[in-house]
Amino acid sequence: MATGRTHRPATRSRGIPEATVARLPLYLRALTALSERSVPTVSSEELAAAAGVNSAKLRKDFSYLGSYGTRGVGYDVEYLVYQISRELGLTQDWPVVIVGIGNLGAALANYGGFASRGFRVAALIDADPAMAGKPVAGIGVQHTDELEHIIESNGVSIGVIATPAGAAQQVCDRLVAAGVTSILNFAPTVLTVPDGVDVRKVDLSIELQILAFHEQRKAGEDGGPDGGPPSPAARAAAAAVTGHRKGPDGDVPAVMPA
Amino acid sequence: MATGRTHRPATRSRGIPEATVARLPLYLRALTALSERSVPTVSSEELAAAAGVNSAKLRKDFSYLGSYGTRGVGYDVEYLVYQISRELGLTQDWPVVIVGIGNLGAALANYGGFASRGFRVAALIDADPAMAGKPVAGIGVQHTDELEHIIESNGVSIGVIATPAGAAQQVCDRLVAAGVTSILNFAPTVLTVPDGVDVRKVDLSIELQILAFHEQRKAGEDGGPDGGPPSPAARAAAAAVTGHRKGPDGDVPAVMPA
DNA sequence: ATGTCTTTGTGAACGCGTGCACAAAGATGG
DNA sequence: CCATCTTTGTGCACGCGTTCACAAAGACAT
Repeated sequence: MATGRTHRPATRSRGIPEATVARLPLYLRALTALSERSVPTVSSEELAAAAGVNSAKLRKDFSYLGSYGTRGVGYDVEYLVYQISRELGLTQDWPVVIVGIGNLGAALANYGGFASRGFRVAALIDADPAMAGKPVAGIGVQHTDELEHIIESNGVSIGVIATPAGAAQQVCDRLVAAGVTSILNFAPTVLTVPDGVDVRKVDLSIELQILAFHEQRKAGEDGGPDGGPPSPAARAAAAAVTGHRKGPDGDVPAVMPA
Repeated sequence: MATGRTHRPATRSRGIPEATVARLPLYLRALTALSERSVPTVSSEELAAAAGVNSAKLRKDFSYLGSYGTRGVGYDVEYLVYQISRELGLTQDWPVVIVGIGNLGAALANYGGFASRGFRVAALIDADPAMAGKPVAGIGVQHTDELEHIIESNGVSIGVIATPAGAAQQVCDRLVAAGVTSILNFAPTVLTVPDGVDVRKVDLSIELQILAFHEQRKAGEDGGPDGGPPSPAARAAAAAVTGHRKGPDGDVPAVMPA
């Protein structure tokens, strides 16, 4: 999981647990696939398998939305697609701005899944004047100076930050001040936001490190230095390690300076 | 969160809770920043603030690693950087392959944070023969035919999938068969893997949908159709909604066909 | 050496999320 | 109309994760 909710003690919005909300998009995707294959109904067992979850969990998740199933039959695919879409707020259009059009920002702008679910890229914003006007994914890049104007005139409430880490907080502050209340952060930094603003982060580096941890475990303890209590001598080695790391990249660049 | 662990009932590896493991990279980043500013020690309160977590949680997290702090003083920054790095397995080099060099794959290949933490891009792999040999981020793209050979000869155990959704499972199977035991999946699909293989997924679309849910809630119930029990009439509208969606993009393309 | 002050490490309580297991509900066939 | 069979919806128990609150530990000054 690359993600992770940020802040906010797992508030239960309208009785729907946060964990359930996080799974709804998964169900929706599986249901959409079924819908395209013109499958009329699906059982909790089948749908759960398609979404990669436990069937009991799925049923409980759906129970928070209401009783949309028919016992002995299953769930009406089309109907469920509509209900989940509505619950997630996907029946309306969400204008989104992407700030920081480097490699990653450009990739996001080209992302097909963006438009497919009610999300519309309203603008691409970058701090580099040389980028201004350049078309990326068919949309002209605009300069950061325009940020507030763009947000307000388009009624944007969701912002995507794909800038280098150093610029992220500053961009975040401007987005929030301009009226953005939901932020998807790709920069490797902890963003500080006022109450009422949601931040979700996607951090490639963190995901890899988590995988590395499990990978190391799988490889067995044999390769490691010592499995017991850490030797005091290790303290000396510490300086050397970080000394090496003090090189040019200190976690700073997200993907490419915008 | 883009993230999300997949499968596996939160196994507690070596007594370290999964939730703690997921936060270690966060602490490590904050500590590295402190290290670069030559800060010798840090209190749990300060570090927690920098990492965006509760100080009690941080202390408990560290307690799983051992007693590395000094009461009345705090934690030795360099020492802690070393300990966490070691715990996460970052003191060794992890060769990684990226499969699917579209927009996203290229962005990942250029990602600076990759190399900075012991991860080394061993190879870029793409199914498009026209891509073969083309340098991306200074590395020549190799054809999918070479996949097994690359994995085995480089001892790769971590693979990154950035292909379209349709190709993901197939690529995954080949990676696993070749010896990869940890996968970071960017394709919007549920991957099925044998036991012993870890999968973490990063799904932009899901993150946005979660944000949209909260955004809708913040906007208030007033804008919605009806807050009460769903009208049976809605069932009729359902067909129309999914009918529209049945267009060209059905969630399929990740970022760009490789 | 002794007292004070800071900060860690952790026992305990609480709440959320998960999974089991089953009763209720409805479809289906005779 | 009744019996049977399938599948939902959920009460309940359990375990993980979070947070509080405080005792233990060490630094530091006198």
